[in-house]
Amino acid sequence: MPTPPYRQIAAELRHRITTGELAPGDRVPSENAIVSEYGVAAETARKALGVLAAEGLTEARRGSGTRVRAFRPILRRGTKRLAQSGWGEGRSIWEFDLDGRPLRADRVTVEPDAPSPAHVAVALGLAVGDPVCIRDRRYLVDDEPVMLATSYLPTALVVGSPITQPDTGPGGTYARLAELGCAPVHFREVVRSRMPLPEEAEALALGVGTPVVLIVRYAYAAEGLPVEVNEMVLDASRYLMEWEFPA
Amino acid sequence: MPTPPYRQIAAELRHRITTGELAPGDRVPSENAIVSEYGVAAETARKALGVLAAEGLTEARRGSGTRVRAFRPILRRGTKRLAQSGWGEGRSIWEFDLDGRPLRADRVTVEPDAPSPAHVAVALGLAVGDPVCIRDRRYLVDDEPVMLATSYLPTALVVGSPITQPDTGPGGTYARLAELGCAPVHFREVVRSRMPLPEEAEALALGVGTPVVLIVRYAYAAEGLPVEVNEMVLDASRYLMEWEFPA
DNA sequence: TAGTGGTCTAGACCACGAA
DNA sequence: TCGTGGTCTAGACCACTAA
Repeated sequence: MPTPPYRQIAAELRHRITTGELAPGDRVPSENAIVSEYGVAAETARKALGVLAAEGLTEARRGSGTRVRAFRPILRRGTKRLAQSGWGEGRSIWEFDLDGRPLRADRVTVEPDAPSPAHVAVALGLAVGDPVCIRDRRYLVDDEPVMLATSYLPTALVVGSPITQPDTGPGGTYARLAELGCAPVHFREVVRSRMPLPEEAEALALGVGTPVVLIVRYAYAAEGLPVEVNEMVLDASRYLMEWEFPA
Repeated sequence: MPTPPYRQIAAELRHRITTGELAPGDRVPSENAIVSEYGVAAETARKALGVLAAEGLTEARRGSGTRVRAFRPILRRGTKRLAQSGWGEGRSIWEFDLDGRPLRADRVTVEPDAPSPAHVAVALGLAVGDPVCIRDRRYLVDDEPVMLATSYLPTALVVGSPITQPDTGPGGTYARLAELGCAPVHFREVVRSRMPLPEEAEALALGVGTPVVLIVRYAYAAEGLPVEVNEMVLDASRYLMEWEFPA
């Protein structure tokens, strides 16, 4: 079982990328170039390039060409409050953009009184179908979509507050929850990663070979009362996530 | 620009998977079945199935068939110490196996006195090339590989201790660091996700369409002294990660 | 308009698994 | 042995981009 040609070609090109011979933005050999250089059929050349694309290393554009992709993430700090200096903050093995640029919200929809899905009801301590307020939006940085988010809050808790409006006002949802006497005091974030569904790929304008990171944040008020479930879908090629905690 | 046939076929099959009509473990229509059912060429049928595989929804095995994949993660608690009851622990929108099964180490190698790579040197507050102890291993659950890990510790700190041996003894590296007067008191974890490199896919026996999660853990002793950098590579289809923190 | 990537076909041969 | 997925070819047509 020798390595098939398309994998050998992919390996050669990958080597040129990982060693930096082909830098981000550089054009990778075209299908035609591979056909003539390696003496293979067009479909075989395509398949070789397809391997790199599926690995997230390259991005093809019809009419233009195939280019090496860059990883230019923004930093998401999970535990902002603990991030005092002294812990080598900012020192990472990866380069990242400072999170100075604002997240702009987009496609904001609010359903103040929707039946709770089963998995949300359990997390919020409700019965399945109990009313919840569902806040849906997309976040953009430099007009490029980077994250989708869907929040669920008990309708019984937030009815009548700006939380049921598209604009929650200064300080956002958590400030309003505090005014309602339910300020979050504890957070739990559960994270996984997978390849995107077509809708997610479309909404985030993901290139092929780009996974998404799913973060589900559970916010608790005093006495362990759950007040919010926030399901986030992040473009994995745009995010670096950080959590800090004591031993 | 109508949707090409192979995408339409993929969408139909995907729908049957996401609705549960095709459950994890079930066989998906074979290439031949798709050819005769949709009246397309074999390569087109292959491409349709390839879409689902790239999305991580299915897994093909030569001679056998293509089956729907399952997501059976194990839970990794980042902040174990904070995990007191009352915060709805264990209540997640995803099912997961309890982390009662032990992680077994595999392919353990130790280099007690290696030159530090640039990115590690910066994080550890060393000069590039200063000696570090590099501990490399693979972790398995039920004899299946789930994570790769590479630790870097300053050689000047750990020379002569069991940390430079394959077996670090009871309590592991952190217990030994404590005995050296450098007990970690603070952790920082930086996370990203991407598609695996071929070596990673091989070492973790990853199916196509399976991303990896990269966690870099920085451990600090008192006064912010960095004592360890641990680069982990997790099979995204086997892990759920959790972090908890106060507001 | 020339070059690029995207889709599709019809046919071939191979490697592997299960019956 | 037969059905499965994996690879490859030679050729065709299309859609898009840039010069």
